[in-house]
Amino acid sequence: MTDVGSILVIDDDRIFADRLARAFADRGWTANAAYGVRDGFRTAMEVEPDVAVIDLKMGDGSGLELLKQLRAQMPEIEVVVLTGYGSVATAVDATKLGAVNFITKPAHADMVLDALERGRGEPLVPHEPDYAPPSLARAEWEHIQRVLEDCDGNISQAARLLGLHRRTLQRKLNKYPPNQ
Amino acid sequence: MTDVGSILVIDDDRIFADRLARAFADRGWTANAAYGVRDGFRTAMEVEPDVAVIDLKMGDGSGLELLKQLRAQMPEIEVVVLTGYGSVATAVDATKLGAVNFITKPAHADMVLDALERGRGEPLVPHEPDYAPPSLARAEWEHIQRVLEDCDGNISQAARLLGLHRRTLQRKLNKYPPNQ
DNA sequence: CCGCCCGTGCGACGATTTGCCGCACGGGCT
DNA sequence: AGCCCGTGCGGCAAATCGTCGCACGGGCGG
Repeated sequence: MTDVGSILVIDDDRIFADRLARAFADRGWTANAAYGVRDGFRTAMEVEPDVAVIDLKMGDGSGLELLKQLRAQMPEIEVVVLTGYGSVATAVDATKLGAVNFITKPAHADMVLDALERGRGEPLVPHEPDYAPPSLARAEWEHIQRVLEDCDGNISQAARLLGLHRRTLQRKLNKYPPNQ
Repeated sequence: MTDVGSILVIDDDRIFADRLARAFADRGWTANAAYGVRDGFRTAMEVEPDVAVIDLKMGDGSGLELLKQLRAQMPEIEVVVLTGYGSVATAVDATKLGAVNFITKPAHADMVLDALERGRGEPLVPHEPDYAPPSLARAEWEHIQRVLEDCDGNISQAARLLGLHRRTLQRKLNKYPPNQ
């Protein structure tokens, strides 16, 4: 397999970061993973990757701050920002700080690479290749999973954040699991 | 009232554009309104405003395209992009094209000015990352708006893509319009 | 001009889901 | 022990959803 570049995945979720890095390796990239802001910055300085994938919310600091510092030190680095939920305000901030693109978890390697490609081109009309729009139920399920994960599985807290009754969340969780 | 600058509102919804422009005028701005891409470009060339507020979806063209052309002709102009639904991808595009900020309708003058202020500052940690998990209803609404947009406002088609009954979509659209 | 198809808006009716109450259990505190 | 929280689940009224149906309007080919 031909080498297509060097990529660094920075996320304090080690399992996720390692999995993503391995997926990039499988696609021919020289892939590394780092677990947190400090580790990410250090590793980036060390391996000088062409591309960095940075999670926004990390325990030891802000991914945006890391993005800023990284691009200050290595202006040619291309950064794709990952986040749990797509916040427009944060997306704007990340873009202003030089991110190539901004996508939401759960993100797999192909989605990141696609975002990288799209982020390189002119941001104009090519709105997007138009995938299948997810059904409402599907979108709801994914959003619930995202928030739930953010609450470390705490159903009561997730229900409060989602603005629905705990009982309702329980029922949704017991009903949906199967298909889309 | 002291003059605080010149602002141009560009939206093909004349009522909305006029109302917004008048609100700016009430706040001391020299305000103009233009109704569409062509009219917007022409008027901008004419009055050379300090700030432009551009709606994204206009009948006679793309607000993004207008943004690009405007900033090519007048690099110092500050542009705030307005859109009906908050799409992260579009927000990224607008920012790359030089928009100062990006906000969703319904937007009143104060929100636009606030966005302008915030957009001018360094986009850093100040207002921390996105620890504002959107409520389920909010996420549902945004997803619906996105798909509806993809369908050019075709409710029947959107309902099919969303996997719900047309009647249900109609009811949701008639109920939610408010916010949160 | 007339069907025909499609999209839209809305009323009505059961079927389903949701909101909100309750209760019981368990774990981690003080 | 008490207290606070989170969890799972039953029940019941209220809201919502799915599914009909009907009317209206706009293209479009015959």
